[in-house]
Amino acid sequence: MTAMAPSRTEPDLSFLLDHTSHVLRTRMAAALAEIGLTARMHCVLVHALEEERTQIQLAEIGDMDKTTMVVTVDALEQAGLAERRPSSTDRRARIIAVTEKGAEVAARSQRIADRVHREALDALSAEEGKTLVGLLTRLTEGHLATPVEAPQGARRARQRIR
Amino acid sequence: MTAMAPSRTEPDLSFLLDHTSHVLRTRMAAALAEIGLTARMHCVLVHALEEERTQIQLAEIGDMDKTTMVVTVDALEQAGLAERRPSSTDRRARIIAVTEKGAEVAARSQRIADRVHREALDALSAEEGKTLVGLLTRLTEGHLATPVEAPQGARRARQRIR
DNA sequence: TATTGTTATACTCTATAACTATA
DNA sequence: TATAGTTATAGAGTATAACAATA
Repeated sequence: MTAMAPSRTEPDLSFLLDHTSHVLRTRMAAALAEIGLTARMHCVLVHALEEERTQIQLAEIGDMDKTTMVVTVDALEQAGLAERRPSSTDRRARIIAVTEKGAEVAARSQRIADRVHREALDALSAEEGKTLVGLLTRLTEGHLATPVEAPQGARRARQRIR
Repeated sequence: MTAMAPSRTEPDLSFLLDHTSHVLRTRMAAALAEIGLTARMHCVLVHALEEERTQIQLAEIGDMDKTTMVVTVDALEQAGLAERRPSSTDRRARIIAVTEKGAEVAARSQRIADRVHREALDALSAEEGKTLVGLLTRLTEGHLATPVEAPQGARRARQRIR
């Protein structure tokens, strides 16, 4: 399932946001997959290029769990797009260094992402697109700033073994 | 993880839609949980009230799989909010009949949903809210109308047993 | 003691397959 | 043959726990 369908009476905000975000996500995934990237790999690549960052820092930027970060960096390393390098200041931490090939791929993936976003907005004029982005940005500064704790589906701590 | 965080340079459409839809979803879930409903139960209840509908019809409206529908109706029945009744025209099908209690709960849950949507838009003026809904609606009629097939994550058909 | 990164794994969600009964 | 509903379960995604190395 993707999202709640609109009531016959009113297309509601829940449906609109769920639907548009889900479809955009699938389109982004499909477009990036053509060059062998996931959205997470793209995200990490781009932010690792900006400056020297550790896995934890990149995980925070991408809002990923650190364990999810591990598999993402594994994938980037296996594809030859990035490398783990010891931090010179903290021997626990690993700097994610983007390779030359990784930098090229990041440039391509950024163009792909920009294109997907342009296409998503193709039903709107340039001005309307800016209006939409502006209004959504203000939503993220209001009641929709932070998620509320999950009510029932919250995963309970695992039974402690020994 | 919830969604890709914004690049420092530009808050992009992917982040904005993912973030707002995710936060709204958690808020809706939390609000409906206070009266013991999930978003799916609310959706089924409301549409079953409108007219006589079978599980399959309600599943289509809510964009759920029919197996997901089964557990949703189970929950509604156990809560005494709806009942399965044989269709008079198709003995395979079940009409989902909302009980008196179910109708009361549906009225409350609809007020809750409306309130959550109002609160979500509280950072905007009434006019801006309408503009946002209008622009999102037009997005769903453009390139963001239908999801594209999942590229790699597509679930493969299960190994056939015997 | 707290934190980075790692492995292993358990939990949730949801779709797939197979089935029964009808059409 | 195809469809409505059901059960059981596989697969994907992701968070939790525990751990080693280091702060």
